[in-house]
Amino acid sequence: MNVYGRGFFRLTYGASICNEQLFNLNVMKTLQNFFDTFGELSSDEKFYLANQFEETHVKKGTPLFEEGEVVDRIYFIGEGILHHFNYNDFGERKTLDLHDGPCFCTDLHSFSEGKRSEESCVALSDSTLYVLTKARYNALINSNIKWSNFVKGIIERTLIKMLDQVKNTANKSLEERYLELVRTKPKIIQNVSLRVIASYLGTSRETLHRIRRRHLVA
Amino acid sequence: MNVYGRGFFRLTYGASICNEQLFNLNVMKTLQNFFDTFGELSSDEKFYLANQFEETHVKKGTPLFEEGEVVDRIYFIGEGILHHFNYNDFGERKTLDLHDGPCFCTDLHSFSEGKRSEESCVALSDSTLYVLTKARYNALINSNIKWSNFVKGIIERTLIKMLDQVKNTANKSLEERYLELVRTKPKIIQNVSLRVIASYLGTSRETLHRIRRRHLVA
DNA sequence: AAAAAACTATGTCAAATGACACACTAACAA
DNA sequence: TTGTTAGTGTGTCATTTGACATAGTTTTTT
Repeated sequence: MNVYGRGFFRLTYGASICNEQLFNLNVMKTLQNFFDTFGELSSDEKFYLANQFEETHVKKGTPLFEEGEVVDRIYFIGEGILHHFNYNDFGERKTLDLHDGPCFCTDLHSFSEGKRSEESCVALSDSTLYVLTKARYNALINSNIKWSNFVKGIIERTLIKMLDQVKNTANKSLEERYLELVRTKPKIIQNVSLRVIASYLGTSRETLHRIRRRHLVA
Repeated sequence: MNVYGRGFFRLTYGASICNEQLFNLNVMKTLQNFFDTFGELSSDEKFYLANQFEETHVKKGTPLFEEGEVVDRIYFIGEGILHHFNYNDFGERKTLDLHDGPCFCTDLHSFSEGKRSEESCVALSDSTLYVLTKARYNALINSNIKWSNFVKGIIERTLIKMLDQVKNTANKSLEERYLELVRTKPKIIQNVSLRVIASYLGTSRETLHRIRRRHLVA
């Protein structure tokens, strides 16, 4: 049994795809809107790109990938929250990220270099995901310089976001970061347990509880 | 004084024409060796790519870029240590990274989106740098799918390194991370002041001093 | 060489934190 | 419904940390 306890089942591919037409429309809505934030693609191009992904719906508790596995796919989270974590040398579960859609999610190290992952990822809410396989990804970036640069742009933006997060951690106190989370990611506060949020912020559940209490009184 | 500060000089093509051969050989040594770690380029390609960069030598204390400036270049550090930092809301200087060549260094947010930088970067030792301008960078990634994917690979690897660093911080104690630094980056330990290393590790100079003392006795 | 500036070592002390402990609550499976 | 498991709220206590203060050292500037 996995760490999330009973009632958790593995994602089966294809189970959710019943209507090709509807599928394309759904993919259009979330994925294509996201592509728009890069402001470079025509309608046809966005449509083509979105159709490289396969839509799937998963229930809370479903693992997307697990330690030991080679992650050969990229997830785009349309809607939902994913818990990305690993275990340290003392067997403690440490949160690496809380993905709050719309955004991408994978173990890049495993995906890019074909290594076995040391990380796991589990849905913390019912989620709508779009899966891009490595085969399709490779075909895409090698087909055309436009796609190559588009993907480069996505990776670049992810890196910028990451650098920004590191800067934020360096510059702000735990309490400031918690309050910022409350302000900017209410979905995470509402759907994720205190101990996971604590581990995401790099502290203990007791300390986060103290911060929370301080702000309930005030 | 120019934006690079005192003691900084640019090696112009005019200046390098007097010894084109030697210049190319130098660029070859460090940059091309680095490209090899990606294992995808022919000799001619590596030579071509290396020559997109301009070599320059800076003295300890030279600023490479500063807060308020638009960073329109990427540095490749052949040899040397760079201090990448910013100031938080309390005016405290916080270290974002200590770059230990060979590696790339820029403010990606500023470079990529043309925004004014909130960060600064200063050489902590005499350094050999190779500068790639944004104009040349853009020309490169738009010229050929091979270059586009090559650059994508560099950004991707930088992101993987970053993710790894975040994972490391989440999973290890301050003391473990300090000892790892001693083991893996002796140049940083030897050349960087205690307070900057402390800020790089996210702690105070007093606490780092205590760790250091514990390990002198033992 | 002298003066100034930056840095390190170290002690004290108050505040923050994590480790435990335990009661209580919520979610869930049988 | 009932037992089990995960999770929260909260107190105590020992440890760690950061803030200050200060003396000594190193580096840089003049």
